[in-house]
Amino acid sequence: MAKQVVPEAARQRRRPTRGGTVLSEEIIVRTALRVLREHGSTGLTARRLGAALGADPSTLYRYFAGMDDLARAIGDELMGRALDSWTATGDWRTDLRALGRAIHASYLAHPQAAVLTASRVTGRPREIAVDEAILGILRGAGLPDPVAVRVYHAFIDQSLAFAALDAGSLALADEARAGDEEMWHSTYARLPAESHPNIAATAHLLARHMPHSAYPVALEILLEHTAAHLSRPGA
Amino acid sequence: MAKQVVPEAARQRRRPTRGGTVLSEEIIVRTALRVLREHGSTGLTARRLGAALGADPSTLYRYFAGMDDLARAIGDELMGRALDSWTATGDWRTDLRALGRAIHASYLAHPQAAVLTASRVTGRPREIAVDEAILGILRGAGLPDPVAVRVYHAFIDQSLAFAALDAGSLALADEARAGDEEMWHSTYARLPAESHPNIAATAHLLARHMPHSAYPVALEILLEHTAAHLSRPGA
DNA sequence: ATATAAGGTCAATCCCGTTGGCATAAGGTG
DNA sequence: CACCTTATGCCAACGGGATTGACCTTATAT
Repeated sequence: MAKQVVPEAARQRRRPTRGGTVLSEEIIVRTALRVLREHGSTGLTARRLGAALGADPSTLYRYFAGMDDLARAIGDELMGRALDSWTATGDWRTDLRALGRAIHASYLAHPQAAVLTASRVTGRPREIAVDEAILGILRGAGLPDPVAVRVYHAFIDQSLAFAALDAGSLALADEARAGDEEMWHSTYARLPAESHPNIAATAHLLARHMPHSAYPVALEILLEHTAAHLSRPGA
Repeated sequence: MAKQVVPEAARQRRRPTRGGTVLSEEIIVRTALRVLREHGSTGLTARRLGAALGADPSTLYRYFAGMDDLARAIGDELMGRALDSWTATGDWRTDLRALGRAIHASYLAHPQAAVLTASRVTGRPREIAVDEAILGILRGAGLPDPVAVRVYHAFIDQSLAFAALDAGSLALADEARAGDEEMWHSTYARLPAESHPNIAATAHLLARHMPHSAYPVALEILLEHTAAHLSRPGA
């Protein structure tokens, strides 16, 4: 078995699996994303992924230290895709908004994968690249380092946290077909006005708003806050 | 086995388990919190919980439809504790700040449980009570319903999302003892300035800030935004 | 050509959630 | 107080999970 995983860069002898495919971290991660989409966020198992690759499950342990390590690689892939889909314009506000949306969108494009990975910091290369980009935007805009770090922290955590939450409800809707949208009509809309006057009074608005992500709103609020800091350099 | 779970209120014939304990939803949830704390977020298993209760694992299915249902009950318990620890003063800003912190703190008090539950909406009674309270604060402050709903949405999602994220790193630190704080020193502080100039320049600030939650900052930004809406009623 | 060992496979281990069948005692009824 | 019903506990078993140790095979370096 795998006493230690050989790093991707050092790999030399690639041998085809019984199924004929030649493995690589990239192929495994891509296949894992497909399996996740097809079988849901809890449906990624070593056996199933092995089958999808035409390989023995234990082969995965030649590439990743365990399913946990694989999950981190999947998260990094999503982060990388976000960064790839993003281009800088030089205007900090435009760039930060675009990057935030790219991250959020990249995770929501694979909700089942996002549920698995979005709430953990991976420390992998592409995540680090995103961190570098964010800090670059903020410092380039002229924010003093302490403020830049504070905003960076709120920005990245907010983006990841919302991605995880929103992916959760998306994945749930896909998997269980239940659709929480239903719940805002079924459960919340039926609460009696005596016990829950405020929910009752706003039930129609809730049903309209809750199925959508609050991330865009939170992002704009953060951008506004940042702009305020730039207009009064002393703060 | 359990064809259907008997609702807690309708329970009559309580029989002691082989271990002598008399079960109830409350006892099970409380024990589950203890097991989670002791064995980590993935350490809550039917067998282990059964052992902790002095009961057969299958007995749990007389109380909950499955481990998933149990997880939702645990989440609702945390939400209930948040609400219990909170008292309204009548000042919207004070009250909303306190409630947000109470929710965040309640989840972080049980990080392993929070990881399991914070990223899902349960639709259970105590969660609904919190929703009602938030809407009450905002509407009581004089916000028009559409704005109140928008702020409510951002507030509750932000609180839960950060709770999940922050609990993740807390639980990780507890479980693996790795301490991500370490990572901000070990991984990030060693990046060469040529490839990652912005991280390198702010490494000391990052190491100081990143181990703490960004939730308080994000909460204040949201409160500020809300206050702005109240001072110009037309917006 | 040959030797080395990377990287594949196989089989086994232990744990998981969940369920069907069964036993028993709690509580209602006379 | 005795009896009946059935809620609620226990047992045993099933299929599937991650992971690992031993083994085999073939790609590459010499």
